[in-house]
Amino acid sequence: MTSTVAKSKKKIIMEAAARLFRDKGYSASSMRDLAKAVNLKASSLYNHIQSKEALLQEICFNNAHRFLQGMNEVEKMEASHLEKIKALIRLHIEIAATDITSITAFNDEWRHLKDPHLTRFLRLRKSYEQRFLVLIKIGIEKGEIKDMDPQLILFTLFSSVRWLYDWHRKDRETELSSLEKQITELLLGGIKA
Amino acid sequence: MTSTVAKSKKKIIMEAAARLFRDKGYSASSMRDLAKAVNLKASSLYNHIQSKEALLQEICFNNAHRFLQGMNEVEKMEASHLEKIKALIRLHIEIAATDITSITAFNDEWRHLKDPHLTRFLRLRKSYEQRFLVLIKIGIEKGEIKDMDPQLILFTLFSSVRWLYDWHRKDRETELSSLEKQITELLLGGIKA
DNA sequence: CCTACCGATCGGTAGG
DNA sequence: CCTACCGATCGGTAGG
Repeated sequence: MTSTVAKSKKKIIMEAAARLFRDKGYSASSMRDLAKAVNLKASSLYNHIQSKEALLQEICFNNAHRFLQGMNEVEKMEASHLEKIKALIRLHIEIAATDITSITAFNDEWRHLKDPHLTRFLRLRKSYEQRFLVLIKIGIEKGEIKDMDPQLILFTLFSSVRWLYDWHRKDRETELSSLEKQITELLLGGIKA
Repeated sequence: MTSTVAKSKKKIIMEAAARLFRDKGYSASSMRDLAKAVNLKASSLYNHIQSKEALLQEICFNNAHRFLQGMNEVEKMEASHLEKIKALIRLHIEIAATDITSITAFNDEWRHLKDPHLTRFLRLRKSYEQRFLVLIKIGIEKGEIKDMDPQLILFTLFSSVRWLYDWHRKDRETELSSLEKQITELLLGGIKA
C-alpha cells in the first residue's frame, strides 16, 4: 500500500513537471512551482524524485524509447517503403496526440540535460534519424519517393508535425483520424513520385 | 563618435544575446554569461541596454515586423494566390537563412515576454496568421489549392521551415536557392490542386 | 566602464 | 511530510 501510494504520487509529480516544462520551459520552472502544483513543500519532492534534472531525463528517455520502439515495429512491417514512412508519420502524430505535454518537453527541453545524459540522448536521437533516413533513401531508389535530398525530407517530416501540441490545446474536437489523414495527404502529395 | 561607438556596442550585445538565447534559452542565459561574451562586467551592460527583457523584446518585435513587412509586400503582388503563398514560403526561408540566431530566439523564446509586451506580441502574431489564412482560403475557393483545413495547411507550412536553423549550422554549403526550391517543391506538391 | 553590493530566488540537504 | 536553512546565483543599482 505504501508502495502504491508512493508510485502514484511520483506519477503525479512527473506529469506536473512535464506540464510545467512545456509551459514555462525547464529553466524557468522552479521546484517550488512544481511543489505548489502537487500540494507539497519543495523539500518534500525529494522523497519521490532524485533531482530536477532526473525529471527531465525521465521525460526525454521515455519518449526517445517510444519513438525507437515504433521504429522497430515499422522496420519489421511487410510493406513498401512509402507505407513504412506513412506509418512513421502516423507514429509521430499519435505520440504527439496522446501525450502532448510530455512530447513537447521532449522536443524542446532536452538541451538542458547535463553531459553524460545529453550525449546518451543525442546518440538515441541520431540513431532514430539514421534509421528513418535509410527508409527514405531506399524509397527513393525504388522510385516510390521523389528524388530530393533525403535529409531535407526527413527534417521537413519531423517538423511538420511539431505544431500539433499548439493545435490540440485550442481545438480538442478535431478527430485524430482526420488529423492523421490530412497531414499525411499534405505531406505525401509532396513526396510521392 | 561617442554615439557611433555606443551604437555598435549595442549591436554587438544584441547579437550575442540572440546567440545565447538560441543556444541556452532565455531563462538559462544569465547577464553574466552575456557580459562575458562581449568582454564586459555584467553591470556595464546596463549602460547600453535597459534590461534583460528589453533584449528579448527587441529580438521578438524586430522579427515580427520583418514578417509583417513581408506580408505587406506579398499582399500587394499581382499574382495568383498560389504564387503569393509560394512567396511567403520563400520569405520564411529567407528570414531563417539570413538571420538564423535571431529567428530561433524569436520562434522559441517569446513566451518569456512579460505581459504588456506579451499581449502586444501575440496580437502581431495573430494578425500575421490571419492574413496568411485569408490567402490560403481564397486559394482554396479559386481551386488553386486542395480543399483541406486551412489552419492545418498554415501550421504545417510554418513548422516545415523551422528545422532550418539546425540544418544551417551543420551544412553551410547547401545553397539557399536550392533549399528554397526543394522545400517549396515538397510543400507545394502536397497542396497544389 | 568598474567595484561593491542588494534582496530575491534557486536546487537541494539536515534533521526530525 | 515539514521547518529551517545552506551556498550559489540571479537581475539590477549605487557611486564613482
